[in-house]
Amino acid sequence: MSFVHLFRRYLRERGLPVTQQRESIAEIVFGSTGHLSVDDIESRLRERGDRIGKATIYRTLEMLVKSGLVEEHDFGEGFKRYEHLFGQKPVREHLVCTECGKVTEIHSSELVRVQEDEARRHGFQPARYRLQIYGLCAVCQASGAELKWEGLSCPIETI
Amino acid sequence: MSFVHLFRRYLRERGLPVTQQRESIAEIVFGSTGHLSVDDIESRLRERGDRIGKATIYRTLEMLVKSGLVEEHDFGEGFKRYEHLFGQKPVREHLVCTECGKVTEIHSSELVRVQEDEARRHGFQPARYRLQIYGLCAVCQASGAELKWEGLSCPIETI
DNA sequence: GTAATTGCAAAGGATTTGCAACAGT
DNA sequence: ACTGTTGCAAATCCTTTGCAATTAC
Repeated sequence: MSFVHLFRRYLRERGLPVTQQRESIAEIVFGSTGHLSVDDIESRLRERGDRIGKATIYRTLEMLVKSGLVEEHDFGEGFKRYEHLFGQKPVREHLVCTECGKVTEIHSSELVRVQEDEARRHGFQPARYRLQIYGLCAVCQASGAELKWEGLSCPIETI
Repeated sequence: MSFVHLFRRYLRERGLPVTQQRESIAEIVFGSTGHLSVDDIESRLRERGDRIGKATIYRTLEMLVKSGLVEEHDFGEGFKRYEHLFGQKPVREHLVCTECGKVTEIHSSELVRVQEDEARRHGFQPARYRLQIYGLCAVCQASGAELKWEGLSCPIETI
């Protein structure tokens, strides 16, 4: 798990202790592929036999995010989710189903290019991207679900 | 302010009372261009002489979002921001400066097209988009600020 | 009149912080 | 030894909820 090693290096470079808790948390985060909540991380630590306080998990995640090795997400659930960037591009594209809440991660090099062009056109130096597309996943379309525009049909078109 | 009228219509269509509070809140939201927090809305109401409880503001914003006339944003500040969609496309593209926190809204029809193609390629029916590009704005670049990768240069490139 | 809303205060949930005991260098 | 971390509990922040009084229809 080369990413745990990078985190260790990050800590040593600024003279911060490499504690057992930090290693355990890093192993869970870098060893998982999905979008982890703090509760997810806590229960996976429990399963392994580690018993680490929530405050420590929050504090370690803050460092992981600052290190640039982990990214914080907010899908509007009322809490944050975390995901390591192991072997990933600094672009995150998500399809969020407004019916079942499923999140699908996609990648498109064309989108990367267009986004970069657009940022630079505004004199902006881009570093990371985050794209969320809200709508209906294939499964929910098939089961006859409708887009959650409770409004007057789609008001945006009518203005 | 034709949008307040649309909200009124939305309420009437489902037999909900059009109260003074709801009208005041709608006037503030549709009369502002930026990304408003609940506190922003509360203080603007105060300035006007309206004294409306926070609970009512939250409840009204929930309806405005459900109506599709207003969109909820989360820029990771720990609270939500709201923005009306008056005359806007269902695409929101933001340049977020990691140095000064400034948020610039941009529009690109090419991005719209590419995003739609990408969603449909995954069998997804897109409704709304949200794109955030994090980086340095022109002003912060000029003043010599550096990208907030506290990590080992940019770790993402190095993997 | 009836049904829904308001506003306050209390509750709720996620995150943070203070501090004494403890672990890493 | 010294500095920084841990873990608990309390505190904090945003948001939601319960309920009696009030308002829209």
